[in-house]
Amino acid sequence: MITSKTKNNATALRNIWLIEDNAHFRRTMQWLINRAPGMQCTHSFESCEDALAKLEEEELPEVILLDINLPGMNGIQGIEKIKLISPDIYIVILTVYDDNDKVFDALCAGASGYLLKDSAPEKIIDSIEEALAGGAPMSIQIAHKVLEIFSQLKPKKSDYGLTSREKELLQLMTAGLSRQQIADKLFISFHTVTTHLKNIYSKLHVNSKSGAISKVYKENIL
Amino acid sequence: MITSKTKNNATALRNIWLIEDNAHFRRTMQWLINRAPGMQCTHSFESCEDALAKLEEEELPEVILLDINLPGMNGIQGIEKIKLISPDIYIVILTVYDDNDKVFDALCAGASGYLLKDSAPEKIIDSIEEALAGGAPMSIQIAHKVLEIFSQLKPKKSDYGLTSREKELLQLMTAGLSRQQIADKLFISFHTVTTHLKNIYSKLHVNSKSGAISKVYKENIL
DNA sequence: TAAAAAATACCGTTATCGCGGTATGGGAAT
DNA sequence: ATTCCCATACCGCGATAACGGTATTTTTTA
Repeated sequence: MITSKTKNNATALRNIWLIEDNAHFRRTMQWLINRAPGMQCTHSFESCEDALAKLEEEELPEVILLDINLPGMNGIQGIEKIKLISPDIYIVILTVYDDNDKVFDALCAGASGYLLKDSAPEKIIDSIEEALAGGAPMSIQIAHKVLEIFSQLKPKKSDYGLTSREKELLQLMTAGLSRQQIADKLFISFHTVTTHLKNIYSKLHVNSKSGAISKVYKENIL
Repeated sequence: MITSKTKNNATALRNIWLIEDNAHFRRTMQWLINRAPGMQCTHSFESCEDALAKLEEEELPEVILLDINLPGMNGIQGIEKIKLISPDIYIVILTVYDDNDKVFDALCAGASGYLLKDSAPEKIIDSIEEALAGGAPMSIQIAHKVLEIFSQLKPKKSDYGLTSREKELLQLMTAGLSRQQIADKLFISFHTVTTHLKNIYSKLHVNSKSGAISKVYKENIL
């Protein structure tokens, strides 16, 4: 600790790591980061495996810039491994791939950001800072894809003509309550619950609690 | 068209609308936008209803800044209505609410961005530009929530130590089959199915088919 | 205001489920 | 080799669910 303090004047330099198999791009990025005020690229690696080995033995970086197409383990798998060792590291993807699946998988796996390699150098530096601040830096094309993913996420509400009361019953059903429990909760008779369920089943074209609950989840009813 | 060109010199002023019920905040925002180079706030409204009426009759804005808590129709519902009339308008939410549900619902409904009202004025103007460029401007807290939503989206496969046979049974269960039907399908005895279900319930800590199915979907088992 | 729809309530029969057991053969782990 | 786990099978009891009715009240809509 003391040595690092004496080595350079800044006490608050943020550690950035780089995982990138293209040697030229790696060196360019390293130079770029070290040139940026307040940050330093302490290590760079050609593969996730190398980086993971280093992670176990020494002080951790705050941000890792991570390529996707790598020899051995790919970047997406890498995210999971890294997060397993140290969940607090911010991982920003830096790649040429902009297809929906990669974006989706990377963000699901725990990436904090997703940049394309054609980003302007300042944009990359800004993005590291944004990641450090807890944000989600993304290239504009990627941000657009994220919006697309969201709008695909919640499609129809095919509610099969269920009344609001019936939906209420359904909700309690999915919580695992029995008819009697539902009746108690809603202050109605057991028989009323039975009748409602009958109607619900007929509207959903199922003939059991299990069928109804499955349908609710599969088709996003409620 | 001609009049608008003669009225002001700039031919490429971007039209921004504002839907916001707080009169003071509305005026401040309007002033802020009109002061920004390249954009003008041509209309502002207190409710979605008012804005929707105007949308039908005259030239469209490129971006709408939209509050969520509004008299009458709320902002989320408003998004859907607006997109129905003109899907190309970029809608940026500007609100004080930062809960997961609102963020999720807004983005699913088609919002292009989500800002908190405590954002710096320059950040708001930048965000409008980012929206116009096809991006997804968000306050840093919101970006963080988006990441959270993603990581919840495809999380664990906490399989509770289910055996592969048990998973098979579970799958058939979620299709709504009864014990006898499952038995027939798998060419095993009714009693065997019963035993499996017993074990599944105990592993999942539930005590009914309904509970098991709900758990399967909620926690992404299978 | 009349008609329609939704929510409420009840009954009886039969089927299915949940839970307490016990038990056995086969395979994997140690 | 022996223990442990998995998949298999069986039993009985009481609870719950499903299905077929009928019917009243409240709310909504035409």
